[in-house]
Order: sequence, then C-alpha cells, then structure tokens
Amino acid sequence: MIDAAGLRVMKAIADEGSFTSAANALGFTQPAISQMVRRLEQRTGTVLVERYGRQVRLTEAGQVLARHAVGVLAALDAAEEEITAIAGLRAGRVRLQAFPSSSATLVPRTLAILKARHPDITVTFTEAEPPESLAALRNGDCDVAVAFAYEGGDLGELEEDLSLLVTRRLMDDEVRLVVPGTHPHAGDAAASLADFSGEEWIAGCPRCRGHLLSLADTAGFRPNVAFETEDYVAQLGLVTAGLGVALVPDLILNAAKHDEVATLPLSPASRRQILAVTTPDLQRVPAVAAALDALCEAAGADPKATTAELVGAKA
Amino acid sequence: MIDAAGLRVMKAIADEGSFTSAANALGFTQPAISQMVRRLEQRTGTVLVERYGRQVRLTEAGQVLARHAVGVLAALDAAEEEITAIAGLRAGRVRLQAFPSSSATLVPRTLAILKARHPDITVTFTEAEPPESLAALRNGDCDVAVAFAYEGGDLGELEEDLSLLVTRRLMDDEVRLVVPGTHPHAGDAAASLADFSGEEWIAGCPRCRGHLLSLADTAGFRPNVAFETEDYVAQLGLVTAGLGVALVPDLILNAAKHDEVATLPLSPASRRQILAVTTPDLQRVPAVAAALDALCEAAGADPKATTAELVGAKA
DNA sequence: CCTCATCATAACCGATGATTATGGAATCCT
DNA sequence: AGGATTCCATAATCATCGGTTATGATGAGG
Repeated sequence: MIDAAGLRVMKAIADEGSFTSAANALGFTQPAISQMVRRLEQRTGTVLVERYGRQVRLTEAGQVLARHAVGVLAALDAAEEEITAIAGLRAGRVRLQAFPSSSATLVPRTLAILKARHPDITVTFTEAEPPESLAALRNGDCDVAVAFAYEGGDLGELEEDLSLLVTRRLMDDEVRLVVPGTHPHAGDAAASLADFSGEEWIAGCPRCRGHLLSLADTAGFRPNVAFETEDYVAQLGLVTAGLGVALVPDLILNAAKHDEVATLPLSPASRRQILAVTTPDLQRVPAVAAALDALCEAAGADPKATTAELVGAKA
Repeated sequence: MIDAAGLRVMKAIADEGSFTSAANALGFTQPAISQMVRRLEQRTGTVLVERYGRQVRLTEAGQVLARHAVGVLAALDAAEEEITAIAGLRAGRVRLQAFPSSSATLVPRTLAILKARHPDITVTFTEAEPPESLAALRNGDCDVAVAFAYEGGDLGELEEDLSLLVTRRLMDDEVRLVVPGTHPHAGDAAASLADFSGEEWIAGCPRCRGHLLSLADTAGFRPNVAFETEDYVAQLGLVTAGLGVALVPDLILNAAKHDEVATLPLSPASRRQILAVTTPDLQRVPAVAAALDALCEAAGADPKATTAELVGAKA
C-alpha cells in the first residue's frame, strides 16, 4: 500500500515546501510529484496534502508519512550500504572448511593472503574431512570446502558428493612412501609397492586407508595394517620408531619435521588432487571468489583455470 | 534501488524457506517471486539467493535484506496503521479557532458533542477574532475557524478574507438593543434605532463597532460612543448601570445573565451570520468533517446544507 | 493589470510486476 | 533403477505504475 517511493516524495515535499522544489530535489519533474501524491491519496483514502492557493502543506496524515519516511529511508539506505559493502569486499564473510592435513600449510597461507588483500572480510575456518565439509557446503553451513581426491584406482569416490558443486583444482599432491631411515630400501630412488608387501603398515584417515588398500591391491598384496591414526605427526613418529611404513602425501612432508625417515617416491607414482569446492551461486559472491583466488594463489595454481574437472572423472 | 516489495519478498523467502511457500504466504504465484528475486539481484549486482539443487537459501547479502526487512516493514505497517486510524477517527487532530462570544455557548457544546462521538481525536481550541482566525487558517495553524459576518450594510467585510476558503452556515444571530430596565423604551415591543440617536453608546469589537456605525448611518445619525469594550459581560454591566445602550447579539444574551436590562428586537431587524470556515482540502479530513458536523449540530443547523454562501454575497 | 510561479491534467510511453503455461532438474518413493 | 513429484526458471502476455512533455488554470506580486 505504502512504498518507499511514496515516502520519499512525502518527505521531499515536507522538506522543500512545494511540489516543484521537491521534484527538483528528487530529480523528477513537477507532474511526477503531483500525480504521485494523487496516487498515494487515493490508495490511502486520505487527504495527505492541503493545496491552499498556490502553496501546499501536509495534512496531519501527510505529516505522519513524512515522519515515518525518515526512519524507513534511513533503514533502506543502511541496507543498501551493507549490500554494496559486501559487493565491494568492504564487508562479508567466508566460511572455510578444509581437511586436516591442509590446515598446516595451505590454509594459513590462504588466510594470510586474504587478510592482506581484503582486511575487512571475516573468514572463519573449520577443520573437517571432505565428506563432512561437503555436507556442510550442501547444508549451507560452509562457503568453501577444501577437499582432496586420490587419482587413479577407484577414483570417483567423491563423485556423487560433488554433484551440483563446482570444483577448482588447487594442486597435485604426490604421495610418498615413508620408511625408517634404517630401512634396507631407505636409499632407493623410488619405491615399488610390491617390495613392501611384508611390512607392517600405518594407515591414516578412512579414505587414505582406502587408497592404500587400492594401491596394494593393484600391486598384488593385502597390507598388514598394524596402526591406524589420522594424526600425521603420529604416523611419522611411528615410522621413525621403526614400527612400520606409511603412505604420506607431500603436503604433510613439507610441513612436518621428518629428519630420521626416508621419503621415497612411488613407482608408479600416485597423487591426490587438492580441490576447492563451492556451489555455483556462492562462486559469484565476491568474498567467496576472493577466497577461491587466494586458495589458488596459496597453492601456486593458475587462478585462470577456474573450474576444473576431476582428473579421470567420467566425461 | 531497494523497495518495500523486494524486502517483503526476501523476508518471506527467509521465513518460508522456499520460493513456492513464500509465494503462497504473500498471495503471489511462484514465478512472481522467482523474477522478483532476479530483478533484485541484478539491481543490487549481488547474489541474494543460493539455489542449491531444489532448495534455496539466502546468501549473506540476502540475509542482510531479510534482516532489514523486519524493521522497515514494521515501520511501514505502523505508518499505515496511523493513517487508517486518522481516516477512521480513531486518532487525529482538529485545531479550532472561534471568536470570543462563541466560546461561551457554541464551542463548548461542539466540543462536548465531538468528545462524545469521537473520544479519540484531540481537539484544540483557541479564541481569536475572525480576521486572526482566518489568517491562521490560511497559514496552516488552524483547521476550522468559527467566524461571523454582519448582514446587510457593508456586507462583504470578510469577502476577500474568505477567498479560497469554504464556509458552512451555522446559524443566524439576531442583534438586539440592550437598554437599562429603567429606560423609557424598556417596555417597547421593538426598537427603531433612530429613537436612540441621543443615547450614549457602548461599542464592542472593531467589527461590531463598524456594524453599529453602519446601522446608525442608515438610521440617519452618528452614535455617541462613550465606551468601548470587547467584553460582553462588561457591556451588559455598563448598560445595567445605566451608562448607555448597546447592540448585543442573541448568542451572548442566551449565555450571559442580563436580568436588569431590557433586550429589544430591532426594527428593521439586523442579524449576523455565524459561519464555520475551513479550506476545501481540510473539509475532506475526517476529523475536520466531524468537527464541522458537530458545529452544525451544536448550532442547530442542518448539517446537510454543507457549503453555504454568505447571504448577500455578490453572486 | 499583466506577468510569473505553481499545481493539475492530458496524452504518451517504457519499465515494473503480476499472470498462465511450460520446461528442466533434483528428490523421493516404490 | 525408474517414475512421480516437487520445486525453480523461463517465455509470452498484459495491466498498472511511474515517469515524461505539453498545456491549462489560477493565485501572487510587481
């Protein structure tokens, strides 16, 4: 019944004292004001403006509208300002969720870049394994999820989880075999998995464990998993203590101390992809876009390669 | 840029959780919501709604709008409620100005009727002589002026003051000659003004004095004005004391005690008209219309005879 | 008394904002 | 799985809103 335009007009009339100057103040022509008032009057069924001779003044009802106009228009301006602030990266929020082993390197770099480039947006970070982070994304509790997917083998593990989502390929993370420094193969240039079929194995998170089983399967054996821990520092500790061998991605090895162990590249090599995941709409939110760019930069990836398909995903 | 309709839609989406139920809640169809959101998004240049699969949820920017919507819509509703209250006589204001001799009878009756009929409107009353009350009316400081105009003679005295205003004829007020009870003509059935040319006269307000002079002029003499006071009680007192004679309208005589004087009808008779005056626009304001009706009723006039021309006014 | 300033009105026109009809896609159920 | 359902998007259509220019009526002032 009453809209913002009407209030703006009433307020202008109250401020300016005439239709003509109200029109000038609002950038309209005089007839626009004239019939705007008429429309308002027949909508509300009340007399809003008293035309006396050549001057106009607001009736009590008109003054009511003019009075409320101040607050309403201020609130509208405030809303608009907030919106443009979000659009202009002078405000806004990004909720990031990343898997544990990225928290040590990728995420801190990303946050630093974001903080430096857009100091006014607030970034929240939660550590979560890919299945949970993607669920949060789907659920609306997260804007960007950093996930990983092992190449080869049973690849499409995240396949169905990624439906309706867009991914951005951040980096490839090479998986290495970590053996005690005293191990007979410690000096080898590369490791063939079959040579370690007799070892005791240290497995990580469920999906990493699955990857290990998958690789071992193609190598023709079934690993003897003696320890399971999601804590990579603990895994390296166990290896250091000579209690077994483990598959550990480069991302971890670059961040954690591992002086007394040998890290052997696998042959054939095995990699996992680090992905930034979001939804098609959120991708267009400035703060989210900035976070994605920062992630790419922190990962050393080309930000131009916007959406990337999973390698090996069915076309 | 942002209007009330847009905010209403955003709030409905926030509350209902889907376009379809938001549409139902607002009484619209689903496509209306769909393209309303699209328009809002391209106007603000931001993503307001995140479409994930078949569900929708607001982005941060969308939530900003929904949040502000509460306050803005509440303010609009409040404004609308105030307007309808004024329209429904559950609120509102009438500023009445009336000439002094009406304050004693006409005005109190009017206020009583108004109070009984519309207890929620606030009526303010100021005593003012017609020239000032009409100026206030023109100036926007008054809604209804109660004025009087003497018939005959130099009638159009208020003529130019009444331009652009509407008048409502309340009653005719007969002017009588008041003489001491001991006066030789005290027992006469009527008084011919010429018979009193030798008396000392007591005159009232400037316009009443003008009327006296006018009547005396047509009667062929020039009155000896010995006293001038606007206080009618004082006039009656002076007459009672035998200090002179005076022309006093019925309106006063009906209200003031005048036991020891004689009140003689004039021959030829002379009357003044009591008028309610307002502006064409204010006339349509419910509270003002109610006040006019109450005035008519208090004066015993037919409220049907809405706008009345001054008797004798040039056609 | 004439001129100027102000509001009202008419004719016109584009954008807004609703409708119905239809399509596509995700979710749910069997 | 596959089919039904549900939800959003789009197209076509249309009335109304809200602006413009042109013009008229009229009160105010030199």
